[in-house]
Amino acid sequence: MSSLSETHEDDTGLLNSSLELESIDFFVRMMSILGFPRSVGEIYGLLYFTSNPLTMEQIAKRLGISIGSASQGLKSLRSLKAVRTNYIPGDRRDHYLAESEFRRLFSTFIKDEILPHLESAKNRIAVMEQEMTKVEPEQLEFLKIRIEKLKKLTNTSTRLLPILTGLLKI
Amino acid sequence: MSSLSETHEDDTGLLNSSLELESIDFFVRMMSILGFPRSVGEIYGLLYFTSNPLTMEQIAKRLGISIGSASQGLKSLRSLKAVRTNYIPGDRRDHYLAESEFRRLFSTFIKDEILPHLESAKNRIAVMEQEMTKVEPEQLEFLKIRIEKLKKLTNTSTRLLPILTGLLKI
DNA sequence: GCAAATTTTCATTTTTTTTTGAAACATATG
DNA sequence: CATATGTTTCAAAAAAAAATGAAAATTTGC
Repeated sequence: MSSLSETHEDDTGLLNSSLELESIDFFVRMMSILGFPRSVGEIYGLLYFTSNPLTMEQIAKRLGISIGSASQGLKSLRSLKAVRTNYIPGDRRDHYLAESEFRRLFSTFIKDEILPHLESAKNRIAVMEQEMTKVEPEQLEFLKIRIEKLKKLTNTSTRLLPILTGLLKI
Repeated sequence: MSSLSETHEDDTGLLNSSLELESIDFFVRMMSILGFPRSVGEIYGLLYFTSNPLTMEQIAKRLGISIGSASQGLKSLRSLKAVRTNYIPGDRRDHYLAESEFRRLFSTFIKDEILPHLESAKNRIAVMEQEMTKVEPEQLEFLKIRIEKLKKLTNTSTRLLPILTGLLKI
């Protein structure tokens, strides 16, 4: 309960610089476009402008979120490869740093979050093609064309998306 | 209350063909990736495999959703240019058709939903650059690099996204 | 192998988003 | 211009998503 456990400089909690606040705001919005909850954006936004690694407890305190949220948020960010942990000798806690190469981040996102959807979409289109045959012949031509468009959409997306990340030189 | 109001074939409501069900499922998922509510995906999924235009009431009945949801959903789809209305002589109701050119759909989405975010992101970065100067000089180099990356990210995205839709030949 | 420190998990609570339904609004028609 | 028809709006209800907090699990040092 005393200040014994504070090994380093400022664990003061809350109150961030305005640069940090801007950054958090920025990434909360960006992450929410990608479908991630607020807390994930907050954590990444905090780490993005922090040069020395932070522990989970420090992150939670600074942002005023629960340790449970921090744990879950960091889990998402780890699986996105948007953060990595640094080993610090003589400290068993994990120390987190932002991964600042957006290319890698997006590439993981596309591989893990988008392409699997596209694959299952293709399966669903295959089912549609079978269902289609059970329909009045006069409708058939119309349905064929629409299904063809779905196929083109999923195929083009599958080819295009991975290329996209390659064009990001950051 | 009688069958008088039914002017056309089947207004039976609910119960769709399995092709329709597959289509609805497909677009509910796809639209939810783009951040649209379930009802929007349902409506588009229903219209996508329907060759003759449907009224709002028919759509709501078939999907088992309220007229309010249908109205709001169609409003979103209209502003996305994902549906259009057909004039049918002697009928004052709007009759809706799916717009099946995905290129146009995505182009509107990027223009209306993504690019504005990128613009306000650029403003926020400008604010960061000003805040940056108020920081200890030893941190400065680190911060400069990070801000530079944000700039590249937003600039590249602004250039790349519109090109992307051009590559969709559907 | 025990105890302390750290992290994860998950049932519950809180917050946010979506849907509903009814009233307000708009518009065409006799 | 009054009424019937069709559509939108929006407060309230319902559903879905996210955050909390405490218990469980894991890890490490002694």
